[in-house]
Amino acid sequence: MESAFEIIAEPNRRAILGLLVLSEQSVGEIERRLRMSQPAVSKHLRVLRDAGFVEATVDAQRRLYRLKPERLREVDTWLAQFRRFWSAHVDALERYLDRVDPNPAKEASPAKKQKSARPKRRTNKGERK
Amino acid sequence: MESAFEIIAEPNRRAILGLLVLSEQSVGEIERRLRMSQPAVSKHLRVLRDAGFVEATVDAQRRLYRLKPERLREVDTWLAQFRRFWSAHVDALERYLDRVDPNPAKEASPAKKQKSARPKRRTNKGERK
DNA sequence: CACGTATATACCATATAGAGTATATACAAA
DNA sequence: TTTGTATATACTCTATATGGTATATACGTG
Repeated sequence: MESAFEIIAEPNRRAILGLLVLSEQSVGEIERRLRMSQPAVSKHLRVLRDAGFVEATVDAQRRLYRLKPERLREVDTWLAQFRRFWSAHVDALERYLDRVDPNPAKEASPAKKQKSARPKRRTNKGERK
Repeated sequence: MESAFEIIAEPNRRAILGLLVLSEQSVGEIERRLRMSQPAVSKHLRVLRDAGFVEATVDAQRRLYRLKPERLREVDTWLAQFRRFWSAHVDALERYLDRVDPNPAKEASPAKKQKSARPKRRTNKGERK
């Protein structure tokens, strides 16, 4: 309930977020498009709202829900530490990683704002304890 | 149990993955570093292994677990559709997004020197709400 | 062989999430 | 006001995940 990860663990909630990425939606629209019961939609939206993934505005009897990306960024941030594992090819993605995990012993890049220092990137081969 | 999202919803499992990102670890090492009971570690590793997040090799009585990144990429892929929401700053990240989800929404950036021949995307078509 | 270490697993108890059904609340239209 | 629409919530039931304890299995060492 707390962590962003638990929130998005539920498939219906991911589906709702996937809908809201397109545009804001009313409860009824979500209900129809995802073929879920109305209470189910409301309950998931409640969870998402409490967790800060979405926000709602009132339009007569409707509530229009829209995305709030902050919590999803948390997931993205956690994921960053693993990206090195699939970024063998050097390109824009790698430079993105450099922002999160700085070790630019590279050549010319305009030297963006660096933050904390983390261990050098490396490939872990066999090492004995 | 199935989806990558449910697997990483568990905090201890995320901690284990966070350990394994550094280097491979034995069960005992994980147990000590994360201060978890041995059965708990074994059970989480079982889940992670069945789900394809880790793999193990045998070293006498030890089992050395190491990361397998594929399933985490799934999460990363799902997340891609939301990145536009927090990629207000235009840089390498944006170009990464262009590859995954082509419809950037911001205006000009100094257009750093391009490297590999990539199906260059126009980044000048603001249509996001 | 007996013993200690390393890991896996079976069993049990508990907590909690999600679905369904029914109902409450709010607004609009007639 | 009555009626219909849109959404939220209370209540109940059920399934499942997780942790603990105890034990099984496998290997190495003396």
